[in-house]
Amino acid sequence: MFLVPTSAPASNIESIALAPNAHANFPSLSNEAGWRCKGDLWSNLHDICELLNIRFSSNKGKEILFQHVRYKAGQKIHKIGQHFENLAIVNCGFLKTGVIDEYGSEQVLSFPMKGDLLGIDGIYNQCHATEAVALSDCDIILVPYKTFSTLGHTYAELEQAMFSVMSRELLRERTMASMLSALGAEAKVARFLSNLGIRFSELGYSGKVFNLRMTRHEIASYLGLAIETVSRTLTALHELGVIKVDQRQIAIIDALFLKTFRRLPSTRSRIKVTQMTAPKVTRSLTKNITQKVPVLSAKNTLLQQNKELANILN
Amino acid sequence: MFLVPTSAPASNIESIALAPNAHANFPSLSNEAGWRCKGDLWSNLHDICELLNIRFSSNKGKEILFQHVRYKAGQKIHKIGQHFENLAIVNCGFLKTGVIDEYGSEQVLSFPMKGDLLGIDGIYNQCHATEAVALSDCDIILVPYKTFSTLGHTYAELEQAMFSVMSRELLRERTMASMLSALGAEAKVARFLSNLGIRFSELGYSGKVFNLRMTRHEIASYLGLAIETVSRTLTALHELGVIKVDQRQIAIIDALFLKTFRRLPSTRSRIKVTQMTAPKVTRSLTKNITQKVPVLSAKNTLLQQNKELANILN
DNA sequence: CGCCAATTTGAGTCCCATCAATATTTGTGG
DNA sequence: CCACAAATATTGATGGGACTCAAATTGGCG
Repeated sequence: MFLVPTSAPASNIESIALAPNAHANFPSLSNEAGWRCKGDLWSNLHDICELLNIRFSSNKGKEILFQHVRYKAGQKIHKIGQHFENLAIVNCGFLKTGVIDEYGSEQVLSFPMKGDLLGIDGIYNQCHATEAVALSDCDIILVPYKTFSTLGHTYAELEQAMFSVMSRELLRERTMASMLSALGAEAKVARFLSNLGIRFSELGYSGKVFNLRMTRHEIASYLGLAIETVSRTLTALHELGVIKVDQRQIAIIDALFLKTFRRLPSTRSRIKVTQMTAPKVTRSLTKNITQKVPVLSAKNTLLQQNKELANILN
Repeated sequence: MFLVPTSAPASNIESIALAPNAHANFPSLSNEAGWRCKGDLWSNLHDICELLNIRFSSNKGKEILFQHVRYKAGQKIHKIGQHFENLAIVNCGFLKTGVIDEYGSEQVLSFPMKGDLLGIDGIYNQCHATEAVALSDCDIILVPYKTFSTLGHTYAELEQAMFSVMSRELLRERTMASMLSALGAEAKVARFLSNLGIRFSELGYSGKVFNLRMTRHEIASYLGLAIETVSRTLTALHELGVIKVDQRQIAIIDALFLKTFRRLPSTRSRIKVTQMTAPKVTRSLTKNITQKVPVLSAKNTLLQQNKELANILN
């Protein structure tokens, strides 16, 4: 239902308007077999900044145009090792990024969606370190890195904004790493759903009811779990009453629980607070959470605690 | 022995030379109690680029100076929530970065050392999301973000280079996340040591014999393991003969093993190769590794495999 | 309908966290 | 310098959470 934005009617006009300063020999995007429909849309700098949630007051940006490209589900935006030429901004659709290890196993690293920036990892080394695959039909805006670079030191604000976007991306990765190493399986899945809901609502979709665009397998890879564990945990959360699951349809019932639940970290992982760390003003919210978070004994599984939790939550 | 670079003699000269375009009101770095010795050194743009491994051919950079600041082991370069004003480049010394959760537990995210850039996560939101703590006495170069920003669109190359550095940082995080979710405890520790060795040798130190600057606790937090597991794994690797461990002294015997060892990932995590992924030219090295990697049965622990492995390795 | 992929569910096993105890090192003050 | 305390590491025993193997079920699609 909700998550696939109705894409604008696709007419296959191939005449693409390009600003004079756009990279001349427009990148051949892929040597991969298969048909691809070049989008009929173009965006100017203002559109892009809006998409990225960047404030850009200058009004010179109207003349600088960027090409849209359509990808069908399953197609790759870029592959590992491919020469890096473009950054890409997701206009609509859902993707995954990941790496492939020596055994052919895929390791999913992120699920980009509208407004996300793809290809940052290619700047270093001029070569993509990850691959990006469309999970649904996608509309992607290409930003030739050369163009991007030129614009950066023409419009100071823009440059600043790009640093900000990269910083945000870095933050996400860190949050992810933190989650991966500190939380148990149940909490991982819970936060995964919570984060999805939040991102969806930021995009204007429903954050309470949505479809998963990715397989259980991809979720498992992303969270560092076995596929069976993901499945079991989903049903457990369902039976707990905090979500509803029907195949890939998800309905979030208790968002707070999903966001705050974590397994009990024993005193073991507590590192002595170093020296002169004044208590400082911990955010008021933090304090509340500390007391309200439903902390489950590590000795029980979610399923066994239905009643126990029902008491806590009601 | 090796890892603590002999710091230049510290004279407390407070007269800091500043370029005219450097930020006027120089940032008050910390409201934290304790004594801090302002460094007597300053670096120009060229020094910094060299430190960051950036090629910067322009010769205008000599006049732009950046302040050095000394931190003693245990001091914090910045705290979580602190207003973001400076990026910081590690000139010498060893640090850790991390976040503190609701329970006061620290989650270690990285171990920056010479040449690394600190504070990127603060660009977004103008506020530090992580804290950075000196593990040893450190010499840090402050780069006021405002100055940095100004320089960026003055020197095009420099801007490019900064994007590159941020891209590299992002790559590291991704590699980390990938490792955290895909590897077992033994492989985590092995790769941790391997990565340390590689970074040390890149810095000109010995990559084979070095001191750990961090506690087992911090390693455990970084790798998402229990401290006991780290300890046990170290002794296991020691008894395997691939490393030597004596407290925080590490000697790497079999670097290849450390780098390539991983637990057997079952078919479970194998995702069907999507569509038209031509076999492509996999790097020759990859193929070799695929066959040479010592893959251990998941059913045994390192300790139990001494002989078995000895056979494989010899 | 029949095939294949995705998902669910069950049973068994193992890796790793946990608890506990000891050893070693570091730091501090007398 | 030594003694005492606190932090840091090591080692063992144990249990549980998540992986593994296996089979059943569902859903998609030609």
